[in-house]
Amino acid sequence: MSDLLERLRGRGWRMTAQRRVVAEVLDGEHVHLTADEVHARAVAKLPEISRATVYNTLGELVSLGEVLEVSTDKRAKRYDPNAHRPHHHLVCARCGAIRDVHPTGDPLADLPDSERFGFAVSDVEVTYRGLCPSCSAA
Amino acid sequence: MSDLLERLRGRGWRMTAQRRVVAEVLDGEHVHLTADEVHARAVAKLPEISRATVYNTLGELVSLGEVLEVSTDKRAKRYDPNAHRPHHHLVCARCGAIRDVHPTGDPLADLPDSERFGFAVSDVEVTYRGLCPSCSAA
DNA sequence: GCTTGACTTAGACATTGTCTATTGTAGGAT
DNA sequence: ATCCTACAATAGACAATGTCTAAGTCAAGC
Repeated sequence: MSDLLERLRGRGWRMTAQRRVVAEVLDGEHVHLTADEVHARAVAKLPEISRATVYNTLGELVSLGEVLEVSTDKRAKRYDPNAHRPHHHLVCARCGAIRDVHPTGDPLADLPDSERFGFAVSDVEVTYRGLCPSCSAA
Repeated sequence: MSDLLERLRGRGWRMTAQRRVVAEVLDGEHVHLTADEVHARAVAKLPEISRATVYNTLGELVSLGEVLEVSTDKRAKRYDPNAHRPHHHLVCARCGAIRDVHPTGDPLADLPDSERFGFAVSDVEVTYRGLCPSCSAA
């Protein structure tokens, strides 16, 4: 994760204790924390960090493309630090558990056992993102 | 849409003015309203309908599989009445506009022009939904 | 070690969604 | 046709998540 800090410094980020802590919290595979969970873990390391700073920092990391925002059907957005490795998500419809998956080939085909983590998959949803004609004109 | 009302009656739904209004609002192609928008349009037709009823009715329609919940990265969930025709979504990253698309073949390939609605697509996201091992055991 | 503008803070505010106690009513029973 | 009753709707409090502002703080360049 220190390479992340390096990259951020290279982009002109002022390196503060708060930002370091948020970056540390967002480390690992299959990490998909809500903003509140990030805040709770950050507070454990740096008690005076505020909610606003966590939201700001997460938003900045997302704009820089270092972290992905994941919208499952749960209420809160989740933040996925694994932005540099393209992958998809496997979500439990009941408890909301999330795993990263890296299927090859047609994503609409069944997930291979090795990527299924024991889930019973019932549905696949594809979202294309981009700019609509009027927004790309502006 | 009246076939929807028939189906609901067949499932033992008590047919109230409020439910009829919500069903009417959710009609058409490329309809992806937030709960609040549904409420606003419902109020135009039936001024005394309450927010709670709209939320309840939407939730029931989703459980029955008549309406899909769509989580784009916008704040509020959106409701898509086109549940019986499998399709995916094209979302504008800036203004949040949503279109339904029906690509054939590999969804990771480029969308054909006929399905692109003039969007500049920059990203594809795939979400698999199902039950995790502990939830399917229970 | 100063200075300065970017960063952080606390907490009010806004938005979205849920719950409860009460009142109303659809539709079957009579 | 009218009455009953369980299901549905209502208002509004509450909860969860996210945004904004005004004032104080500090990293980094000089």
